[in-house]
Amino acid sequence: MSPAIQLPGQRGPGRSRLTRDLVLRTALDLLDAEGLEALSMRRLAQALYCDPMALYRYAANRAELLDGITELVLNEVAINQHGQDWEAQLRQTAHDFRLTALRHPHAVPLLVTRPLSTPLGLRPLGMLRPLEQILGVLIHAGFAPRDALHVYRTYYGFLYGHILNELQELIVDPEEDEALLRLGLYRLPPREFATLRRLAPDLVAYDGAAELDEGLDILLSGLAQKLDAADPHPDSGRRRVRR
Amino acid sequence: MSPAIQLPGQRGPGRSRLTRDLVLRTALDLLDAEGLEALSMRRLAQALYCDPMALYRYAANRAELLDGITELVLNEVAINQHGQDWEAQLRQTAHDFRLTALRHPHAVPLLVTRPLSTPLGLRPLGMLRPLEQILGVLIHAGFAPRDALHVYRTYYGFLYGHILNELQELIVDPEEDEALLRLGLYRLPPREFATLRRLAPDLVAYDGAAELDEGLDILLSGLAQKLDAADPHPDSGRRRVRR
DNA sequence: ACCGCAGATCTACAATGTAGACCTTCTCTG
DNA sequence: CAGAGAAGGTCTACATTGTAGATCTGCGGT
Repeated sequence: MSPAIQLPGQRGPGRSRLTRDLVLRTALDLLDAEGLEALSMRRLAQALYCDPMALYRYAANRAELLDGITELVLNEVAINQHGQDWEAQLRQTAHDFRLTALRHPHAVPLLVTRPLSTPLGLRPLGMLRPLEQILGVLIHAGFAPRDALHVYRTYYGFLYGHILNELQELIVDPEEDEALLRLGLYRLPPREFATLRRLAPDLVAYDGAAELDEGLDILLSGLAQKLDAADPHPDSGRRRVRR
Repeated sequence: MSPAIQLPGQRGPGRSRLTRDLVLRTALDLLDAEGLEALSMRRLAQALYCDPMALYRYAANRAELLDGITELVLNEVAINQHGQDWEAQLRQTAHDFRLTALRHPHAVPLLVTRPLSTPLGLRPLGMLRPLEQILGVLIHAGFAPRDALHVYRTYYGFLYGHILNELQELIVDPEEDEALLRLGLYRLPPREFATLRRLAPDLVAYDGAAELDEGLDILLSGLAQKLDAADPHPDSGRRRVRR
């Protein structure tokens, strides 16, 4: 009913040509602005001033469109493949990842969920690129390839877990939500939820970056230990032959 | 069009009374059997031999129904609150969690995604129970309440991450999928995805339980270290006063 | 016998994803 | 330059979805 919503960098009714990239990018904008529910083919078409059916030239169906968005977001996190030692690299990538996730909170369900629907081998390349790159970093650092795979899994699992946690705690309206949260908590039966209620103040004070670092401390020191065990005398603290 | 699908433990057309529990349980069955897409109000009603609208007496809308399912699944993992030391408890809970997740793979997206839509305080009690219980375990083990919260987050984040990883790698038809996977991988440009392609054989051999344990090793030893640092002389290896 | 009410049903509507036929505008070849 | 072929875009149509609102049905209490 209402005329198309104008999104940040979009074309007006003097329409240029459609592009897969343009489509996906507008889709991401729409997702960021209004959430997953709102991202329907028709609404997207509206935002692009085109017929809904036109979109199907650039994505076989809605699922593939979502995959496209996932790809787009994933490629926003830069993986510095050179310089620095591996621990620093993983640390930095983790923080990058966290920031992109926070920039696109509505996309996070896609990030964690989309891969479940497509067997690894058939995913769009953009979704596999981070995997390949991290593996590179790890092997370069001296992990045996097979171990690198394991490490990658623990690492990425940890990242996914972290942002899921952080987003759960994220509250949109910081003003009234403190009250709302307490309200919610006081609704809980005091006997059964004693500890949780007692922790209310700590729940509202959440520092995602710090929490991430804490986790990384644990994880990375554990991994480093493993690396040393398998590889007692790396010639300068990292970089075994391998390759 | 086709007559209602008969699900495992469901009532036939000689219909007993509807119950929230019955509704949710059938919903879960349907979810397990046919995936999230298939779980529509109408299909569910069909499985229960009732009018779609009847469901709205037991769940305000589809979202709440999904929350209900989440609750149901979450409560399948038992948290042994007594006996054992905390490490063993966390270990066991982790494995329980993994197994329930594998039992209901289609529910996992809900587990990780639903909480994002409801601020913590307003979630159904069943979704908060694990949190409360784990906190109990940790505090009992000697962690300061605030630390317990952090630990809980790292721990649960890790669990979530793990099953997401494992489910990504899970392949339904173990026969043809080895081929499929390779097929998929050989589609990748060899130069850019060299390492990934080289690791193909290791990718197909995935042992979730082992991988989980490896992760737990790292995580728990890290946590134990933290506990010792904050609490140098626990009178018998665990259980500080507190409480 | 009456009310009232919770449970269940019926009808209806707006919105969705997408198939299939069609039109339009480029691009390349003879 | 003609004209063929493809690529991009549009139109129409349909089955399916979530759910609002009015209505029916059987029960317990007075």
